[in-house]
Amino acid sequence: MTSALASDLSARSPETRFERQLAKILEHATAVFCEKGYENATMRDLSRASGLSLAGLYYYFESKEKLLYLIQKHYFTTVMGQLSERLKDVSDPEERVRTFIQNHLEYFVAHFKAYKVLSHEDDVLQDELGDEIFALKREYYHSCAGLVEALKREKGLKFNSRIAIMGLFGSINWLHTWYNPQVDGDAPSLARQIGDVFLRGIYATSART
Amino acid sequence: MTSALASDLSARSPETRFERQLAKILEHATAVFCEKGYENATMRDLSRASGLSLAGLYYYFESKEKLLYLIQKHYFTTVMGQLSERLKDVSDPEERVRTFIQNHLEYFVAHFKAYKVLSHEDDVLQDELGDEIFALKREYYHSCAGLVEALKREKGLKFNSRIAIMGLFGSINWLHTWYNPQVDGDAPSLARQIGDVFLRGIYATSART
DNA sequence: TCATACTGATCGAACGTTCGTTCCCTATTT
DNA sequence: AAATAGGGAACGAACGTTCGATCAGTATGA
Repeated sequence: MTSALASDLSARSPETRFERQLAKILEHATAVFCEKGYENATMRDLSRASGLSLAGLYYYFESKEKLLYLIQKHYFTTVMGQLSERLKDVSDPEERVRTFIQNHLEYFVAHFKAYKVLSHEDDVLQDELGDEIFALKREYYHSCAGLVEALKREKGLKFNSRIAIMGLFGSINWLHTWYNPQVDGDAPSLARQIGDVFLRGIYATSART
Repeated sequence: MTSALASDLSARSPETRFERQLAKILEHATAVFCEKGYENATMRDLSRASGLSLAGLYYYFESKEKLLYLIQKHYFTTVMGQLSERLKDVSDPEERVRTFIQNHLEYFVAHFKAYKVLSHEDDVLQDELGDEIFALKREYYHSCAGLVEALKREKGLKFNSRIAIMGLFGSINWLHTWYNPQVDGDAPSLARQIGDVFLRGIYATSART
């Protein structure tokens, strides 16, 4: 049960004490938001979970909303960065789509609490903060769409891209409601099976409007 | 923009005034919960939307939680009843799976606000109320699983049923985040395309654990 | 027929609680 | 000594809910 944020942000030494402590707070907050939901989680819950006083928390961020923003931004940015890294080594279009699926599943199975927060607290953030997170999500969607379009072009397939891709996103984003590692196996196995259904599905379909 | 609940419960004459008024309140509440989310929607919002005073609302139900329960129970029960009706006329296993998908999409495109409330306010209800809704959801899942298993048996297919079915549920439950009737077409067209991908997907896959 | 009694439906006003946030003060570190 | 980090106590606002009162109907009894 090692901490993702802590290992990302606090385990390495050159970081400041402030950043390390903030990372710990964000990690605890992620767990609380996951368990109770953003709206139902109170600042007093976060205080208890992080071992800081209520007032002490506000030394690290300016509002509960901003805290959620920091969490969402961190995980979205990280999973996208990891995807870019992985895609560097893959050139086959089908394999690139599989890499997307596998990266998504591996990352979010490894950070399952954060994954639930990102999925469930999808439209809580408003205004500038919300816009910024929305832009990240759109970028992530488009990176997937680009991979599918490339495959479609290479194989000369005909299908409605938007519906197919949204269907795929549905499959991999719905995981948080049912996934149980002991029943459903690890992330690579899951990614292969979901990838199989999706790829066979689009290979064989024909276009209609 | 005719009202589902009102046409279900209040348009016909033999119903009592109480039931008609409750149905209207439930319908307004569904719209408010859809727009603001259950936690963020206040009893004062519901009062404003339904044109009743805050206190007047409590003549019709005993708590905000119970109100959400009434909404969820109504829509789950109705979609399941409609599915049973439709399946009576269909015997071919593949066509029965397609009927499930089409029924689900048609019903929830027609009751889109309710659909968003059911999908998003998934785990809000607790204790007895939550158990009852959970049982309905499980029944709905099993009715789909039965159809897929029958098809699998008939065609001698090999794939992990749980993962395939959950993938399908993901595809059709994620709709609420992206579906736009003017871009994505009507429910039958959508159902056919999603059904195509899913069915071709499971026809061609082979089993592995 | 007309006063009386009762019911269903609705209201304004308030209740106690909990929320996110802030003020001001004290430790701790540098 | 100055800057950084944290805490105790309280704030106003908003929440879900409840209370007692009201008012339009309707049935009853003389």
